[in-house]
Amino acid sequence: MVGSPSYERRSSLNADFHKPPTHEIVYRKIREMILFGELAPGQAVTIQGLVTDLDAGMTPVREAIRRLTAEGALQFQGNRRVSVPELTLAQLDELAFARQAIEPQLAFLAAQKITPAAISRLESIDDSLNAAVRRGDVKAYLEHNHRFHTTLYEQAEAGILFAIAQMLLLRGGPSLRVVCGRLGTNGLPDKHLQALSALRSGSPEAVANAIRDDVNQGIEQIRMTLSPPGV
Amino acid sequence: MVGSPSYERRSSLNADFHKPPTHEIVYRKIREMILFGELAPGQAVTIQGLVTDLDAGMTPVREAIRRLTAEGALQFQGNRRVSVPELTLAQLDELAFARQAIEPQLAFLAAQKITPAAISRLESIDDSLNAAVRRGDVKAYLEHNHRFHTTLYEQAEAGILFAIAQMLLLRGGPSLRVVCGRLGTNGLPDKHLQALSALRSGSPEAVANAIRDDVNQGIEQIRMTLSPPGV
DNA sequence: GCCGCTAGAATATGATCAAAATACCGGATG
DNA sequence: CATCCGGTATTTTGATCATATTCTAGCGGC
Repeated sequence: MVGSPSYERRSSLNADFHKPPTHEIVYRKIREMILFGELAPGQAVTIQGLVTDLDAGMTPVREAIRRLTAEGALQFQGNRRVSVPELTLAQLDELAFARQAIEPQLAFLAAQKITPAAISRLESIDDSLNAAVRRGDVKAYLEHNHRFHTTLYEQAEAGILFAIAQMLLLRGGPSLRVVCGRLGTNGLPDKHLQALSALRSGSPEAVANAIRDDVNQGIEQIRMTLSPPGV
Repeated sequence: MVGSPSYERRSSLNADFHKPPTHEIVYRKIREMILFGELAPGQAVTIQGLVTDLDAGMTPVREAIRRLTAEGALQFQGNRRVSVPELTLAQLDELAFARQAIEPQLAFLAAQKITPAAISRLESIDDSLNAAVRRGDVKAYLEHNHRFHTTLYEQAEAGILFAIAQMLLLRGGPSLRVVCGRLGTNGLPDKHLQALSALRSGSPEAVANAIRDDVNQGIEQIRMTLSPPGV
């Protein structure tokens, strides 16, 4: 699984819960940088840069980078260099296909198992998301959007599909950020409300359809900025 | 991408082509151990053990393990330990769904782009595969079966989907080996001949269907050994 | 314009420290 | 008296770091 579950919080009563190892922390930090932040598509990433930025040792950074390259969040640039991949149109088509194949199914499974508590957590995330859109806060929008999807998919308790979805979100992340950087947070319609009401009414098919549409919209947003804008 | 393409062979005329770094070599070795060989589901894997077995340094082994855990080929066993995952029935269902979603599409795309040279390569792989089955050579069977699928999928030139497929094959590998260890190579029908003839006649849909059936058969083989045999 | 040199970055090693698992031992108990 | 339990010591393993080595890219000289 991508966000490896081993180091999740344990019984908080039990004082012996241990902090995750450095390479895990570094991995999460870089991941967030890619998903929400600093790192743009095409940008070069140096190990030493990360070592000084995150001030961590060299070994944990290395391991985090290996993990992220395995997930496609980074790529080897031929000779010892690492960079954030830029999506081509062909790759966007692949992403679209894979996300359509996986994410609605995850949503379907999640809808079958979801608890009221999880639903209200999703509602609160969506509230924060809308607030971020109104503020024009791109980073917060990206974070809450990501959290909405992952929180929903977690409910499916389907580790393998979840790992694939994480990987796909990770691959699309940097480009999505570019979209928002160019268009702002206006005109970012989403289907989260449909998904939420379908969740409340207990219709897995409707949830899957809402997510399918949501994914489609996201892909189309990216496609528009990748394609030559006005011919 | 899983089998990162950066270090593939270059122009053999050019004498300055470089050998892959150690962590890449170690990665491939461990990967093959998982897919075809020594490592059984549930088995614990120690870093130091691999260091001595493969006699490599500690860092490359560590990096290879990070990569493999990111791909689901290994899993964290709670506290710092790593092991080969055992498939549950629920996970097998996930695998089945994902493979059905991805691999026929890859086969479809491959069929549209494939060259006669690649077709004959596939034929030769399938010959070797059948020979291995007749010999009862489990390891060779697994290798050729894996090579058949990856060689076909490579032709699609769809890196993201290919990476997902690699990950899925990797997750199923150890269990497939258990199947063969228990049942031998007899009764391992495959749909490769159908796929090959569909490739020759240029029908992507038929290729996709053949691969879909092939994947199904593989999954069912595993399901049979996972399920309690006689109720 | 081409070639060798230098600076800097990545790879890889081995040592060191910390944590976990296992083995071991002594006492209590049936 | 044998056995089982709890706790401790040992030993195995993982995590991290500092460092040596190798390679790449960029630059200046020819």
